[in-house]
Amino acid sequence: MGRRTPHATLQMIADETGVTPSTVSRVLNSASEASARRWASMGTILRIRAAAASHGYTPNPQAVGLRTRRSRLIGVIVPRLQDYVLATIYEGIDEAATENGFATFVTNSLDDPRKRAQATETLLSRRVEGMIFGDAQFDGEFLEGVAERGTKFVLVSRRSRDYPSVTCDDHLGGRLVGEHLVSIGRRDVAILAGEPYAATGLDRTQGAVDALREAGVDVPPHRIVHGHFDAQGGRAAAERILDSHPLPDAIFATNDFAAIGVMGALRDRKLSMPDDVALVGYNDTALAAELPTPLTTVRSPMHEIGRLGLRMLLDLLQGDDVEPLRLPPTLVVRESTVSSEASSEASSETPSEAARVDAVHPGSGRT
Amino acid sequence: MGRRTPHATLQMIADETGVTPSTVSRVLNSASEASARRWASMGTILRIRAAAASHGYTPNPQAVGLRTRRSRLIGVIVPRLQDYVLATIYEGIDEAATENGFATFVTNSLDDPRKRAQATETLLSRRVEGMIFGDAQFDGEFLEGVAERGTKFVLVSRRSRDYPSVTCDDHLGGRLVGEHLVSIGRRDVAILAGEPYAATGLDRTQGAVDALREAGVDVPPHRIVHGHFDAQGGRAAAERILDSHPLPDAIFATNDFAAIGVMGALRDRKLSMPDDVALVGYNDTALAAELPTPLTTVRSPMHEIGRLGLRMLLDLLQGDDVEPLRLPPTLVVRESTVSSEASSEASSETPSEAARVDAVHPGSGRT
DNA sequence: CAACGCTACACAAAGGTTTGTGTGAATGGC
DNA sequence: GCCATTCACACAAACCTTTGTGTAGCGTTG
Repeated sequence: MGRRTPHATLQMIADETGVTPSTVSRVLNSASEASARRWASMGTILRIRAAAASHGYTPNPQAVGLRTRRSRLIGVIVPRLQDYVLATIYEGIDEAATENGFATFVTNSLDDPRKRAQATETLLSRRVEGMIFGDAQFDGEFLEGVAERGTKFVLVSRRSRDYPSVTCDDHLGGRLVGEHLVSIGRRDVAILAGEPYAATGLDRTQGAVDALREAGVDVPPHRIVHGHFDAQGGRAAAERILDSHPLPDAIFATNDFAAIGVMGALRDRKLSMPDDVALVGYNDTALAAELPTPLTTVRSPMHEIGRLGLRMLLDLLQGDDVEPLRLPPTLVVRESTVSSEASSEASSETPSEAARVDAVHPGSGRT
Repeated sequence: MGRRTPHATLQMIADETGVTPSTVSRVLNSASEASARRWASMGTILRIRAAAASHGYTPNPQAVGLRTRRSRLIGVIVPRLQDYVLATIYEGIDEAATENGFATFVTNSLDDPRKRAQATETLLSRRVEGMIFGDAQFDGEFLEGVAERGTKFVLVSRRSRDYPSVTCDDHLGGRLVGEHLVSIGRRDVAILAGEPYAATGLDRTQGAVDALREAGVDVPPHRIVHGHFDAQGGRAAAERILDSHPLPDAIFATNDFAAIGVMGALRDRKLSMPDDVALVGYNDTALAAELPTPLTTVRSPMHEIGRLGLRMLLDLLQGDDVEPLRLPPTLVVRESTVSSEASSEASSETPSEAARVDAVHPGSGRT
């Protein structure tokens, strides 16, 4: 209990129980009592366990790693942890890693190729067993190099080529938005497509465009503008759109934070929501439901993406083959597209939120 | 270059250059050429370096750790990485750690004592050299146990007792808010004080109360309400406040996200900002300036807190004594307290933001 | 020219595990 | 009462570094 010695070792426990470190190791590493009996008598087992417990023994991971050549370490690179979406995905990764006896290192790349490469080197030099990238560029060649070196990795959030990845089905998410906008009678939709190198924004945009086209609504190129996935980027992009005329009657910001920026731009111009312009975000961030005007958005399973990403990497490390995974999103309708009075049919999502329109439209099942 | 063998070792380089691993080690570990000459001839040095470079040699950290008994690993525990503030602080920590050749493990505790204890054990079993806690409970006894075991640690964001910590001077931050509210004529201030166990919210609240009292404005206990530091918590707390009458003419939410929740509650009740109620947040989150109504808030040096927290831990590990550090905050005035027309005197913060009132009032220097 | 001091290395141990193999003693079969 | 198992361990090597100490060969000095 009240130990202040650095750490107990097998040798210490061996001395104390009168056996050799190897026996201690085998006993302590046996999952069941039955399997431990292969290596020691019942009495010895009990004594070893008692001694280990009293010292709070925990194997030295560096020694274990040296011997077994496994570090139980995973490297994670994200564009930026400040970003709620990536932070949530990382939480899922870390949670699953801990459950499986792994630990993770996480760093920002800021979507900068140099930083990304540098961080990868640093992590590899730390002997991580595999990598998770949350910052894949849609058409970048960086990952090719990583793969060639034999490093196992999976992508989360953004997909790229056919590399193993866990993402939201962003194309479907975009479709849901397109269908919703059509259903509320919008015919002139502008889209904030996010960074041009991120599959997330590109797929969401394409999904919306496809759904709108099927409904006879065309989205001309000048209605699609790129920008950063944050409030400032959203505001800037929205200002470019709102300076054109005629004004669109709907804006799909492919990210909730960008949508918040759009709200600011709308207010500056005294445009009302949803009457003048309907606004849709993406990700159903914790903020979306609590904004002054609650935001219609697409819920993506961020936490689950992280968890499954780690599981997929573990499968990969084990030698299994894996298939890219796309999890279905859900549309969450709120007042930024349907004003509370107008929507009598919308069922409330949870009893506690009965005051607001919060209707969930599940993905239609297709992928 | 095109290697796919796991990793080069000293032995491989030694074989290749015809010396022993020990010589390779000494040469490679010598910072300067001059000091390397202590161990080998110039020719040997060059051959060793060339071989190491061609193999992309990087020392095995587990072997190094085993031998030197230093892991160059730091454990970080935060309430929740999803929280923008803690994510930003962690970015600072990780940045400084990388610069100093350390790597960090970070986990959420969700402010749950059991998770905190568990996470600490896990990190210690990973042989971290020190810990950084971002989730200290103001009057908790958990840290006492950690200190007794001889584990070095520093606190960030929240302080507790006299443990080494790097925080924002939250009391001063609260004062700035109190003084500002008085200066715009508000006399009935409600405060969302956040979690009752977090020094951050407590200090901010106390600072505001002190400044207001000095100006002759009393803040009665029922005007101070606790709740979670997020939008939902802010909305809930605001609703409690706004159900009372008379209504306050100002609300100080000790966190920007809570302030966003307050905005929703205000809108629900058709209350205007800043006319009916002036609203102030805390932290100057990236969102604050971009909200439909830009938020007056207190800028805290989150990134710097992280960086300095890590440096302080390094000092501690080196055996130095350290003093708790409180970094000064700055008030940022925006339209949630001063409408754009009303403020002709307010100077704009940056040229690019000239459209909005963005006046910065530096901390008055006192601590 | 003997003694000495460098130079440029080599040797060996240690750090804590895991794991393949070896072994004396007790047990069982006949 | 003898041989073959089985039990309950011990022994030793290997994983990769770092670091204290040893040493052969050479040049210098007086």
